[in-house]
Amino acid sequence: MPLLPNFAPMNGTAEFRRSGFQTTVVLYGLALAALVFILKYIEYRFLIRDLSVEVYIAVVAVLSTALGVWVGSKLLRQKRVVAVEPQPVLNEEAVRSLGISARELEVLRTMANGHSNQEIADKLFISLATVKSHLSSLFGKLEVRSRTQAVLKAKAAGIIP
Amino acid sequence: MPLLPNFAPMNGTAEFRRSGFQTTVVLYGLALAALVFILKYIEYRFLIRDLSVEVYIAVVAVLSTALGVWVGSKLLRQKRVVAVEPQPVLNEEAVRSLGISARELEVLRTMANGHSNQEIADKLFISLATVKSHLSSLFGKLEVRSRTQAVLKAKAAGIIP
DNA sequence: GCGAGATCCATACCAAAGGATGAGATCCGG
DNA sequence: CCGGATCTCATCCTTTGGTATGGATCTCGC
Repeated sequence: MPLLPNFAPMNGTAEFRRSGFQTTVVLYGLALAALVFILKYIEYRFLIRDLSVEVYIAVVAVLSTALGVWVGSKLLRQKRVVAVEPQPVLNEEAVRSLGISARELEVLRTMANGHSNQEIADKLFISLATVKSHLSSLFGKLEVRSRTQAVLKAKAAGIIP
Repeated sequence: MPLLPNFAPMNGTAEFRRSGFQTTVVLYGLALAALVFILKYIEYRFLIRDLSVEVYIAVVAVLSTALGVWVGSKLLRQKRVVAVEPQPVLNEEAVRSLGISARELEVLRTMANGHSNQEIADKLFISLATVKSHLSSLFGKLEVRSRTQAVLKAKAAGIIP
């Protein structure tokens, strides 16, 4: 009875990315609260009666910008982690000309990072049999007989980084 | 899973990073000017007489944060380029530091060209058992558990072309 | 000379990879 | 709606890879 609903077919990292995103949002909220506190402190202590509103605005702008930089770096680091395994396609000409499908390409990329078939299966949420199936057709299309040769040829063709 | 500590060498990427940084700074200045313009526009048009200063502050904070996110992503993308582009001109020093012998290195190179153990044995005029023996100690020294990982790590360390 | 390391080889065992075949499910363009 | 492509999975089988253990030479430096 093969009726598994095929979760996360395109990448197994969705959960990780989401949790990282949520963490960042929480931290952003805390930082925002701290920022408000600092502003209020400044407001009632020093500036607001003596200096113009423009100065106050400037402080807000600078602090908010810094906060934004931090948030931006946080968010982008997520993408970087995700992008290590599955994403970039350098030479999709070769991929098309060889008739390599999207899923086969994912298996190829994961394998090229030194993972065993079982690890590939776990990462892509498929069975070991499916990994072997993809690799078999992949070896045929690449005209190789082992994973090491496949990685060499795929790199030479620009299919993988 | 981060298989290797890919140290980016300090070669031709420094210029690129600096020019990218300068571009970002210029764009940041332009964006800041635009931001000021927008704020002034809002100020003299709608809000400032009717709504409280807090609303104005909030607008500034939101816009500045968005700007900061953009700047942060810009700056961090530079780092990403540098990190993704390793050009190892290195090193035969690694061979010594890892204690890899001459014969092991020959087996490693042959294996890295996609040959099976039997093929390595034939090419080097030794028996299959010897190849396995060399590879076993090689895997130990490289701290890997498969030939694919070994090739990856050896290439990253620069001991393989 | 002697020990250490390197090279070579063997045997046995288990795990992993690869090949072959078949088949159900889904999707999509004609 | 059908057929082809894709993705999925299973099972059986053979080959290869990797580990462990042990032993035989050989060289080289102390």
